[in-house]
Amino acid sequence: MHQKLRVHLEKIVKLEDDEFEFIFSHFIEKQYKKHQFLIQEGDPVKYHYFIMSGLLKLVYMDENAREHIVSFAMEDWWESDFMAYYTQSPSTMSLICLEDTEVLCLTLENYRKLCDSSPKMQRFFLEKANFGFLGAQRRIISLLTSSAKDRYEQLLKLYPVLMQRVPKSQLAAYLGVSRETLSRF
Amino acid sequence: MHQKLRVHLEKIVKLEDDEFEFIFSHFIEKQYKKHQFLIQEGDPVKYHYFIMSGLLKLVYMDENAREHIVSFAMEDWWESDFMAYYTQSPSTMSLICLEDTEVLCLTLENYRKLCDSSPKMQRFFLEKANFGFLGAQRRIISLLTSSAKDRYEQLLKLYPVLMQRVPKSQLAAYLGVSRETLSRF
DNA sequence: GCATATTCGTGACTTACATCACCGCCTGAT
DNA sequence: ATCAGGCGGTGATGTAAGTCACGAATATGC
Repeated sequence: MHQKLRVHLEKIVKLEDDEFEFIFSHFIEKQYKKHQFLIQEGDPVKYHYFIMSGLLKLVYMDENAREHIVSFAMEDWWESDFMAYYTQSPSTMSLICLEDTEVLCLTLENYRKLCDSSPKMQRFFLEKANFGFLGAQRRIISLLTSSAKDRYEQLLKLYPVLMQRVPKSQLAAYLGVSRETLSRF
Repeated sequence: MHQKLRVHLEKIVKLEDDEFEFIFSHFIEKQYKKHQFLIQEGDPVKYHYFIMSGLLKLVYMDENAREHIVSFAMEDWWESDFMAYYTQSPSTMSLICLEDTEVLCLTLENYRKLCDSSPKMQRFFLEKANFGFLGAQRRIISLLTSSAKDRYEQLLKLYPVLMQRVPKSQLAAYLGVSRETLSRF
């Protein structure tokens, strides 16, 4: 079961058995059922999550109680309300299960400990942060340059698997169009 | 002159004189005039830039030759086509002066050297990457939830100074609306 | 196995924004 | 002093997408 995390880390940094055991000891394991909340808007955010199995959505509610999906997260992804986590402020988003999900949880304290005690992990998190930024920038460009229909088609090409696991109403909330418009594409 | 970078770094990590001299030796200094290109779309990207003075725009051109502004960058900011820089692939964006600009340039090789030889710098870059990601995520939420008018008003509140230095046509290209619509707000 | 959500599609109407065309006002180069 | 180019405003019109309303098909809990 540990293997998932190890394989994931080793895509970026090679580890000895004892190094990995040390790293792994900083995480705790949790399970959630579909519809459960890992993060509830307004509450403090205890953990950064590594997802071993399942599927989550990170959701932002606007003043009109309309739900916007900031990102989906599935196996092998990291997810949290990172702003709230990193600055230890109340969350502005919710993290919700779309399927039953197993995660490894990392407190900010342990995140810091890992960075300080393991250059490899700091390196790993730097790499992750950089690619996270690049992904977000790609999405901004997509939102600026493409019509809703084009964005939908880009998404289908980029994550065909995901599209089959997620109801279209949820895709619409991710793309920033209404459910009705999406169903007319 | 070096002081700008030092003050900037010390907001996150404290440095001794000799540490800073070592770090500073990895940069080279350049000056550009208004309208000049620091990065030309399609070319390789040599540097990550720390901006000491002036103002830049990072621009993406779509298939219809319409210009979209991915970000503005002014004093004390870092900017580049980070994707192209980090993966050493041809740039998909251009970086262009809106004002005369002085920068410090960091090659990827020196970026890696700094990360490897100075835990403080790796720490600094991790912090920067995290906050860069958060900023991008905020912008995605803004694009998903707000009308063009609201986004314009958010922008005025968030960067009032910047708004006075940038022509409205450029603001429109940043917000993702037409120049005409913006002028009707 | 039935009742109740959830999901998806579609028609009719409204609205925000794009587009095109044209205007006057600066500013800076010659 | 003049003239070109950048900048910003505005009217008329087109269009993509939102909104509201309804119905059918599928999934889910008791």
